[in-house]
Amino acid sequence: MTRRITLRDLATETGLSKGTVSRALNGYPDISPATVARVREASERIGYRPLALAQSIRTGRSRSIGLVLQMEQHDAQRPFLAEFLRGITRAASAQDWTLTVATAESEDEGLETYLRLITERKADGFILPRTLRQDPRVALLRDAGFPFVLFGRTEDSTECAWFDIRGERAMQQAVTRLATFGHRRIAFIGADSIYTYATKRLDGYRTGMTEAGLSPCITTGHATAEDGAAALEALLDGDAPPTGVICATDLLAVGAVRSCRARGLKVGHDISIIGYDGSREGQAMEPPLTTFAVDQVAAGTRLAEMLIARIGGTDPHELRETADAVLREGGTDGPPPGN
Amino acid sequence: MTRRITLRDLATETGLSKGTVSRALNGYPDISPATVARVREASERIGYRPLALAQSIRTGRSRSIGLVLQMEQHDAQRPFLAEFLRGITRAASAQDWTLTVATAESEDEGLETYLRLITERKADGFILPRTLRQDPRVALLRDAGFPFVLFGRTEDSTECAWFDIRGERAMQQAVTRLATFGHRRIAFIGADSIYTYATKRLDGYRTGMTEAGLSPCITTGHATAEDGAAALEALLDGDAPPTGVICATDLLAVGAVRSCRARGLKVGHDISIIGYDGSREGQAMEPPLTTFAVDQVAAGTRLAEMLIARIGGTDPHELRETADAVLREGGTDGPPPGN
DNA sequence: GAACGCACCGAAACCGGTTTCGTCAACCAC
DNA sequence: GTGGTTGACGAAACCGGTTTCGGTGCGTTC
Repeated sequence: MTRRITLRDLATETGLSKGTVSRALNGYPDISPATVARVREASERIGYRPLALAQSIRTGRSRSIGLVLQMEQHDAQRPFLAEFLRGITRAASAQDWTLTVATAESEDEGLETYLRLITERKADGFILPRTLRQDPRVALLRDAGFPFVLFGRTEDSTECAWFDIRGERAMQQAVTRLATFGHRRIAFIGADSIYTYATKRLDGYRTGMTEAGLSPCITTGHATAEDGAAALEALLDGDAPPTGVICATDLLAVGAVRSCRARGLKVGHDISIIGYDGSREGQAMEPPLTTFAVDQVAAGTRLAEMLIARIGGTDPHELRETADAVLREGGTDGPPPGN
Repeated sequence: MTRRITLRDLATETGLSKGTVSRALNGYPDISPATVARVREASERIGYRPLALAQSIRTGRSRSIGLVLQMEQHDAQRPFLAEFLRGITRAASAQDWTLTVATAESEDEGLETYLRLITERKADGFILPRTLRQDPRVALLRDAGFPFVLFGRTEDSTECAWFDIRGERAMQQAVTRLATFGHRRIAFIGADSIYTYATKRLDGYRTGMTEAGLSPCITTGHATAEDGAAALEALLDGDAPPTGVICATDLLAVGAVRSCRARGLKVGHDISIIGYDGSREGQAMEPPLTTFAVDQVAAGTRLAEMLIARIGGTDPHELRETADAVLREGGTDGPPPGN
C-alpha cells in the first residue's frame, strides 16, 4: 500500500502552491492557460486523483448518486434491478461518480432516508424510480432544493427533470396489433393508478381503442399475479368476454395466462394476451409472453447522466427525455378464434 | 435548510473543547465517565450526527460497504438482487453505514473497480458475491490487506470471513426426496465448476446418491436455460434415461422442464425435476418448480453485519457462518411413473 | 513539603482538499 | 513618471472532524 498521491505532491512537483494547483484543476479563471496545461500534464504524469470525500467536506459535494429503493410490494420485485444499476454505475463511473444505494420498507421510512442521505452528504442528488402521480418524494426534494431526476413523470412536473418510457405508445401499439389480428373485444387489466405509469398505459390503451373504433373494457388497481388471474376470471365470466387482453405489466399477464390455462383455454389461440415489461418470468413461460421490453441499462445510463448534469446546474427543462419500449413477439397472441 | 449541527456546536453546548468532545464520543480512555455521559446526553439532545466523510479524511474510514457486481452472464440475471440489497442496507443503516454499489463488465474491470474504490476510499470493505473456487478478487484484497466477506466459500479460505448457504445439503435432500418417491435413476445437471457453489452442490448430490445406494449420473458446465434444455435432451436420449433430474439452478431447471414439454412428457408425473434458487421464473411456471429457496434478505443482513465486524477488527475465523436453503415444494416432482 | 504520578482536559496540528484575500509585477493611460 | 488596472499567483483560513502533545490540579510518597 503506497501512500496516496495528494494535492501537495502535485504542488511540489509543479513548484506551485496547493491553492494554485487546486484552482488550475478546477478551471478558475485567474490561472494562466500555460500553468493550467502544466498542472494538467503533471497531474496526469504522476497519477494524481483528488479524494472525493476530502473535496466534499468543503464543497458539500460528494460526487455520488443516491438511489433509494422502496421495498413495498412492487419494488421488492424488480427483476431488472441489476440491469438498471449497471446503467447507472456505468455512466457514473465514467465521470468518477459513485452510486449510493439505500432501501426503505415504507414510504415514510423512504422519506426519512432521503433526508438522512442529504444531511450526511452521502448523495448529491437522487434518481427517483417508480414515480407516483402525486409523489411526496418530489415535494420533499423540491422543498429541500435538492436535485433529482424522475424515472417516469409525475402529475406536476414543474422544475423536474425526468426520463420516461412511453408506455402509452406501447399500449396503443398493443391495441393496434390485436385489432389488426381481428380482435374486437379487447380488454385492459391495469395497475394501481397511484403510479403514473399505470395511468399512462391506460391512456395509451384508450387512445388505441378509439383509433380502432372499439369500445374499451377496463379494470384497474391490480398488482400481483393473483390479481391478474382474478381480473381475467371476472372478465371471462362477464357478458361479453374479451378475445384479447392487454395487461399493464408482465406480472399481471402471467397471472392472466395462468387462469386461462386453468380454464383450458389455449393462450395465443383461444385468447390473446399481451404484457409489458419484458420480464424473465414472461420469457420463461411456454409459449413466451408477447410483451414490450424496456432497455433498463439505457434508462439507468441516461438517468445518471441527466442527474449529473442537473447537479451541475443544467436547467431541468432541458433534461426531459423519453424512450420507447419495443415489442417482443412471443406466442401468447394471434388472431382470434374463428378468424 | 438549517445548517448542520457540527462538532463545534456540541463543544460550545457542553462548554468543552472540540477535541475533548470528539474523544468522549469515540471512547478514548482519558475522558472521565461523567464527561462522557454529559457529552452523550448533549449530543442526543441537540441531535448531533458526525459527518462520516469528514471523519473519514482523517481516519481513512468512510463507514461504507462496497459491493461490486460483475455483469458477465450470471450476475446480470440476479433476480434477487433487490432482496439482497435490502438485507445489506438494512443492517448497514442500523449502524449508520451506507452501501456503495459499482458494476463491472468483466473480471479485469472488476478488479480495477475494487482498486479504484479502495484508493478513493469509497468503501471500507467489500462483500464478494458469487465466489469462484479460485477467486482473483480474494487474492487482490488479501494482498491489499483490505477487509472483505465472501458470500460462498473459496477453495482457499485462509484468513477469510464468509457466509454460505449449504447448497450441498439441499442437493443431498433433493436426492433423498426423489429416492423416497421411488426414483432409482436420478441425474444431475450441474453448473460451471469454476463457481464454488457448483462443486458444492455436485458434492451434495454425490453424497445423497451414495447414501441411497444409487449410482450417479452427472453432466456439468451448464449455465443458461438453453443449456439445461440441451442437457436434458442428451440425458433422455441416453441408454438409461433418468426418471428424476436435479438441477443446480432454477434456470437450468426451467430449461429442462421446457424440453420435457417439447417431448410431451408431463413434468411431475412422467418425470421429476427439482431446481435450486427459489427464483420467480420457477414460481411462475405451471406447475411451479420444486426448488430450494434461499433467504436473500437474511444473507445480505448477515454479510453486512459480519463485514462491519471484520472491519472493526474481529478475527475472520470467528466470522464464518452457514445457513440452509429450504425446500419449496412445487408440482414438478413426485413418484416415478409406474409407482 | 517537595517530588512524583496520574486522571483529565485544552490547544494546536493535522487530514486533503477549496476558497478568500492580499500581493506583486507588468501593462496601460495620461 | 505617476497612478490605476489587470493578470497570475502565494499565503492562509477554512471545512468538520481526529489525534498528538502538553499542562493543570490533585492525591501519594518519602
